[in-house]
Amino acid sequence: MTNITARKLKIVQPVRSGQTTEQVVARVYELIKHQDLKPGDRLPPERELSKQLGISRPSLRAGLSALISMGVLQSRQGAGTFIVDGPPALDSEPLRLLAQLHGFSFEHMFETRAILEVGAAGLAAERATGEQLATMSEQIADMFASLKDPQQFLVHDVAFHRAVAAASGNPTLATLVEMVSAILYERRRETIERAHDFNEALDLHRRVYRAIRARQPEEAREAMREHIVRAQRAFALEEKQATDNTENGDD
Amino acid sequence: MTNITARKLKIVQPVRSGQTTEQVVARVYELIKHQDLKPGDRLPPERELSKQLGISRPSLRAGLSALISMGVLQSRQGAGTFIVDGPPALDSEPLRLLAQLHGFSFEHMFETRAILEVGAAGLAAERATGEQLATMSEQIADMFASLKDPQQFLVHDVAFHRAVAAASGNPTLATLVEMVSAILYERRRETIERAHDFNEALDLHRRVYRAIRARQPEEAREAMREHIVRAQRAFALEEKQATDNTENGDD
DNA sequence: ACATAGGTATTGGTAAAACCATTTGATACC
DNA sequence: GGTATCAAATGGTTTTACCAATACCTATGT
Repeated sequence: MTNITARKLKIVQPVRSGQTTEQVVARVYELIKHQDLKPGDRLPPERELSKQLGISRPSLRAGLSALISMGVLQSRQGAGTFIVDGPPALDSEPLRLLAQLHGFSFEHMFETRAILEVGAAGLAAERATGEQLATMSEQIADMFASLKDPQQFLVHDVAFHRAVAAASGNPTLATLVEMVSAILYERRRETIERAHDFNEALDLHRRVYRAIRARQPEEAREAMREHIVRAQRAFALEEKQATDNTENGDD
Repeated sequence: MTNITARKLKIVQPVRSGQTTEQVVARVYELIKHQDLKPGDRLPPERELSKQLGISRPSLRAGLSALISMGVLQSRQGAGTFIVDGPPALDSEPLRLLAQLHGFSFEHMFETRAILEVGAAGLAAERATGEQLATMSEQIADMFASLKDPQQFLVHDVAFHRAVAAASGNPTLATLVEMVSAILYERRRETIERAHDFNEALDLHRRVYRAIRARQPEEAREAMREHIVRAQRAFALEEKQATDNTENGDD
């Protein structure tokens, strides 16, 4: 029966690769789990830690390297290795690579971003604190002041969306929003110079903000949905212009 | 008074400006970007690749280790290192660690999962192919057959949700769904034995399926929302029982 | 007494060589 | 022709050594 090939049995359980790497990750995980380590704390020196785990230093470093690439650890030569401090964040590099590898389209990413941020906006309308509302408002004010400076406008645009995500009160959601947005943001920086008018985007930002402040989840969701749909269109237009006149990017 | 003169005479080959790990990741990224590497392809042997990049093998391996932990590469001793084949997937380990580190609650994860899967259900109702519908239906049938076997029921439960995510036609979204669900799934496996009745869950699954098949996005979204809310309640209940009688897990 | 400069120990970063374990494939034997 | 065995290829791990940056301590001068 050769038609077995139709169903690929990709069950890969005996992946011995990373046996020690796994061990390192598991060990650090245990340390964190038992509250022996908190954000900002320093890990034992590599030479000592490798002894504790009974593995060589290069092997230990392979594991630490993986954790660093996950964004969980951070090393400073001469100082030590630390648990990353600051707001929780996932590195977007893995998603970027995966997208590149499988040819994810930007349309799909925008769609995903819309789902995440629409949800975040709805939750923010229910939970946003006064301080979070103030942060959003400030970013909108800064957008007003940056109408003539695309790059600067984009900075405050991203900051506003970050504030909304944070105001959702859901760190898991906020983390995913950040991860997806980071990829689109980097791309957008290259094309935003071709945008002509930010007034529409600004208006929609204000509409989102007003809805959140008024504690109207549905309106906040609808405004955010509208905003991202239009942002996607603007992005697609800029991309098209970039294709049309590859060299003529100054006007 | 330049006290640095004595020490620095031996510098012949200044290290590339950045970290070597970054360099490796960037290099592989370039290979993928230029389509020199596709899923399933094999990378050059480590000894050769380290020469090409002008770095030592341990340093190269640190970078590869990072890529493996990202889920982009996979190594098989004696065979080689390959670009991961199969459906796109992000390792959920980073999110798990981040959640543990910052104390993300399961409530928040369920909330995030709800946002993602409700969105996916809506899209699936618009785009699901016949084959994808068939897969969902099969999983529901298997759930019927597994009403007396919690672990088996859970397997088909997860498979159903995976099918819905795939039917959204959005690989980015499907990847995030997988990542979040994987964490909740592992936890659920430990507690599901305490569940008493799967009929309600099964009914809601069928309702989701019927809505998708009938091409009714709003109904699909509502059904999925309802389902996940109830699943969260069931999960919370099982967790509570686990706390009440810690040892009495056999009945 | 205090502040600052410099040196030293600590610690992460990189490298090289050697050996082990597994896989693959070729070859020899049945 | 099939099967078993061995060898080469390749990832996995360890040991050792040295480089580089940081932190801390000490000495010196004001």
